[in-house]
Amino acid sequence: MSDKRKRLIESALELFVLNGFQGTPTSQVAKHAGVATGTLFHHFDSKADLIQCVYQHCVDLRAEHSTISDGSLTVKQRLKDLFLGRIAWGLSNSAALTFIHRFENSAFASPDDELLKDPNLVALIQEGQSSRKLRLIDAALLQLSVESLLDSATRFYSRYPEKYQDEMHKYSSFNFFWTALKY
Amino acid sequence: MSDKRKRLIESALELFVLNGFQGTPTSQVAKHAGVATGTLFHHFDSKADLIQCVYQHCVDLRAEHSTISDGSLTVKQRLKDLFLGRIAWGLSNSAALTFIHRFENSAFASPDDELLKDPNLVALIQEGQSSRKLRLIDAALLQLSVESLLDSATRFYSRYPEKYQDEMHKYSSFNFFWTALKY
Amino acid sequence: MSDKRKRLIESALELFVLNGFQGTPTSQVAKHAGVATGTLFHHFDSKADLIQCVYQHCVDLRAEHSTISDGSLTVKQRLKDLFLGRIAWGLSNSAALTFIHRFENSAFASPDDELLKDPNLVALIQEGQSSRKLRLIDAALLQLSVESLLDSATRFYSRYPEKYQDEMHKYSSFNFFWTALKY
Amino acid sequence: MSDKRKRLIESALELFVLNGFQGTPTSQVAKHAGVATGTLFHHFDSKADLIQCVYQHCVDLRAEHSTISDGSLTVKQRLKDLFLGRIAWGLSNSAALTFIHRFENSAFASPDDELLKDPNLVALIQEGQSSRKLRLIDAALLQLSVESLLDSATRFYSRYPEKYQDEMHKYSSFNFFWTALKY
DNA sequence: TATGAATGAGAGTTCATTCAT
DNA sequence: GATGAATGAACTCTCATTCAT
Repeated sequence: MSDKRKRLIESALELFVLNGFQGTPTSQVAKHAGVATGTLFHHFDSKADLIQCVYQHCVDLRAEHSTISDGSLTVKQRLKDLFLGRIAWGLSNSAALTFIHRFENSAFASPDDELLKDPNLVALIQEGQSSRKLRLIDAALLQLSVESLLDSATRFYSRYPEKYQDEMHKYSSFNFFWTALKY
Repeated sequence: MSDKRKRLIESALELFVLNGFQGTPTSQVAKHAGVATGTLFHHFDSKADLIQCVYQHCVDLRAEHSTISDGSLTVKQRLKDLFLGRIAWGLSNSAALTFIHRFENSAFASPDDELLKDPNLVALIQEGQSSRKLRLIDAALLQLSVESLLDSATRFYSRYPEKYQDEMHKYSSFNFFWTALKY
Repeated sequence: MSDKRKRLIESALELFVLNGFQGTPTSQVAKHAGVATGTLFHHFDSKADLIQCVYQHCVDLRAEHSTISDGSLTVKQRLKDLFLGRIAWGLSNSAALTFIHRFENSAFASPDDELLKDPNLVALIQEGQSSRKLRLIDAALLQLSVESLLDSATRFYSRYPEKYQDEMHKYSSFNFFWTALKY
Repeated sequence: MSDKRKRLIESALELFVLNGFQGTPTSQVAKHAGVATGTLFHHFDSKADLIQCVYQHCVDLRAEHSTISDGSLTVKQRLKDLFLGRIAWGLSNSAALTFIHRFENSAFASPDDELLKDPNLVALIQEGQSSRKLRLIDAALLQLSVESLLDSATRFYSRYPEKYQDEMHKYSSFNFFWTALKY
């Protein structure tokens, strides 16, 4: 990926989170990235395309940094790695996380964007249900619930970062998470 | 509240959900409500004010229709009423629900808007924890988690409305919800 | 027709003839007409619509000022009135005439614009052929030819305005025109 | 002439006729010709220069294919060859013909472009008038009229190509043309 | 000669907001 | 209170042209 394209995406992410989609003119994104206005449209079809690409970038980033640990571990251990990984990523990538939420709830998100859900997580849940380690409720509902509980925890620690230092607190949070899901 | 103001809010809700904030000019809202463009600005200071008022309207509506049943019932029963009430309201007010999500994740939402969280729910959780009916994890995390689990269930039944007819399915969903929270 | 709309059309006509369609920004038209840029788009959907309306305006103007004299005159006399009327109008409305030519040969002209041909002239030719005063060649070809001969004469006198003073010259020109058409 | 230059001119002709001057970016011309955007500007100084060159190309083409037959034939016969030749060329080169009209009526045409009128035709008319085969009206007016009648006939047969098959029809059309001009 | 990413001035158009009626 | 024509700053996007390779 060209250097200019990368800088444009990073500038867009920062500014969109700061001022919203409408509050951020493409000219400002270009200037912040140190390129000409025309260059932005050389790399992206439109502002909407830029927004979509920033979203893709954030989702890829998140997936990359919360890869589920190797399959030899127990389901519980893998969920714990995921739980802590997601929170850690959210804390050090709050802009990307905010962007994901903003985009997914905006008019820019099309139904197809469902596809961007983390496939590793989907597989883990399936495995957990098959092996009776996770509750046998409707799989789609379970997936939605897992995602939203991960989100809640991440939001929580984002808002109270001091509690993130407390290992007991995190242990207790994960315990709540696990108890909710386990068979 | 004047009739025109009401129609403006309802038109705004519908159009904002359909086309987003930026995708909906005030002129379109006015036309859809059957009033002149200038009239909108007699009732609202600005477009941002209109958006804020629509949000308030939606939150009020939701609170109104998910009043928690009287305090003599058990915590579990009241949570069940809330769980089913929220889902029912979400299914028949999907526009308002989408608007709430869209607004809360947009750049329009200020931190103060936390206050608009349902106070009845906050009180119920507090009571549940005090009387050891609900898990004793961090109260703020529990609130976030309850809200997000309610959202997950609502989103789920919005997407698969046919399952909403299945009483067993709903029972199982609530059971999952309750098991996650109970002491 | 509103005053601002009229001024916009007149400014557009003048500037489009002077600098062409691409050479004339809508902002310049608005400024020349003494209105805001937005006002132009309040009266016209787009630049293309403005161009179309200017064309309509010019065609109407030409038809208005070359109304064929009353039907009691001979076909020859009516054609003479038309011939001289068209030339006179062309000489004192050269901008409008240039605009008509420019538009009709541009990519803006759609096939439907054929309809804007002068209906009085069409009727006169038909009558002339029916009464065997005009040549009995293919009516469509005759119409095209009459139009183009009128154009030629107008272009000629526009380029050599001094000859327009010479009554003999005009007589001779009409004689050529008539001889070409008569039965 | 280099192969790329030739392809650029042909692409430009096709696209300018289809979408107009403003509707055709140079990048599109380059792509259609299968060359890089920069290459266009090695062969032409500017877009205006390209347009001018396409015009020159079309006028040359037309002159080439409507060479007036050898001087031993009568004026009438030579005019007939010209008349039929022009129509035939126009029918099989409608893009070039449309381009000529479009250019000559556009803001790109400078007065000097008069010079591009067919010199053979000018000479033929002069000879015809000298030898009293053609009407003795103002030579400039006669030239304009001949050109415009040739255009009318060409436009006519372009619009009704089926009539072009009818030899009687063509004979009658030429007869009309000749009667208009003859002494 | 050829390339095509980069440029940036400038275009058409939008739209929140005002205000005379 | 209601109207809707008018405003003009600001926006997204275009495209002729350049230049390092």
